[in-house]
Amino acid sequence: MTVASRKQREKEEMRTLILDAARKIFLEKGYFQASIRNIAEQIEYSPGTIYLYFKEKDEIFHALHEEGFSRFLIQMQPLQHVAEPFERLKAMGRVYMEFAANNKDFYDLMFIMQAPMKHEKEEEWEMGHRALNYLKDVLKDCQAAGRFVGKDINYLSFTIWSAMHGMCALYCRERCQAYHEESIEPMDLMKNGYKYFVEMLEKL
Amino acid sequence: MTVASRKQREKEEMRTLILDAARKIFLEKGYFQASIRNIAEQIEYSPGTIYLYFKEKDEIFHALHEEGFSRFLIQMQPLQHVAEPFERLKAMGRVYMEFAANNKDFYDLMFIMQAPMKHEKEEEWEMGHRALNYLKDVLKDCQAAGRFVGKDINYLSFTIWSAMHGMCALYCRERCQAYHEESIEPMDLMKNGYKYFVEMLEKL
DNA sequence: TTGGTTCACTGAACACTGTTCAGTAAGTTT
DNA sequence: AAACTTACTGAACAGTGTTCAGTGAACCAA
Repeated sequence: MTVASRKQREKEEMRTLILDAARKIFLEKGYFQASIRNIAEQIEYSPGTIYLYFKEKDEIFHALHEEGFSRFLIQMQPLQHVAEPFERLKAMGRVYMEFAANNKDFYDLMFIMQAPMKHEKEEEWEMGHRALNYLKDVLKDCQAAGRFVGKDINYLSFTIWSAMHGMCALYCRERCQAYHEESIEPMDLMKNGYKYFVEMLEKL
Repeated sequence: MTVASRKQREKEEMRTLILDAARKIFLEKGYFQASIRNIAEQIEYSPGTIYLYFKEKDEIFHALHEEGFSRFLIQMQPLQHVAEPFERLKAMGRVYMEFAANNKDFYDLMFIMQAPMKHEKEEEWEMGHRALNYLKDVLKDCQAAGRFVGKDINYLSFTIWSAMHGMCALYCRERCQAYHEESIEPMDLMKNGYKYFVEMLEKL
């Protein structure tokens, strides 16, 4: 147990301490309302300290971005055991929407907010790519089973992702209010919107 | 030409002067990067002056929000002359996506950004409702022509709006980059994503 | 044990933000 | 000419992200 290794461990502990606080504050107030000073106060350190562990606010954002995708992929994992490809695709859609509904702020962070894109570093998209490939693979399996024949996987995956994202984004950013006059609950919109989309997919 | 009426006119001129500057700065830098001081500087007035015409930054945002919807509806207007309802629906989809592609920042303002929702005043949603009703009406016409029979207009409109919004939102917030590795251009994704969606609609 | 070095941390400072408000100066009315 | 009204200013307040000289404790070699 060298000193160096302890230092290393302490450094990592501090990083996660900051990240835990940041997650709390970010998901409580949203990216722009949350301040470095809020996070520092939460862990009872000075604002400057945070900059010893993260280059800038964006980098904290990015770490949470990654965490979101990791959580997302974990929820998708069990679906690999659904044998029938189209059933798997439908299950993925359900899980996608449930993830957005239950982790509104993570979803926002991952798929809507602009902040993390500034980096424009390809490596940081790894998790996102993995998620997208997950979808493409299922679509390929569907094609192997005789569905979506002759369709381009890239374009088809975009169509499907978009349909899912559209519902989740309207939900997360409160645009479901547009149906408030008809007293339709956002969750009803999501459920039935998805139902109709699946019907469409079935017929494609 | 009373003094009062001139004053009134000057007041309105000043409001539009501010709005013109605000539109420029907002669409250049985005809502959060744009500052009142930027806008004030642009029109060569002091920051305080802006608060004589708008209660807060959000109110300026809201005015632009309205303008966006007004532009949007103007582009939709000519489509009322497309006789066949389903053709009209398809044309609307095209115009919707073109609007998003050509007015990225207005689209962002109208359908993605969170800021304006804080108001939560129903009246301010009027334009949005009008746009949504426009869609619902076309869907009703489609039903009258034998399409989408037995489908709930509210849910169906949500499914369709979501699919359109999904593509536009992913486009506006640079998530089309996810297809960068396959060197697929965002606009190709939009075009072909829409094509597939229309195919699905045709079969529903 | 002493002295020197490294290291985590602090908090004041900088340049920015939205918003307010006492003060000014010009325009209008009496 | 005096009084009133109005539009505008810009300093001030409390907040923001970020930097950096300075502090003090932990470490390590002599």
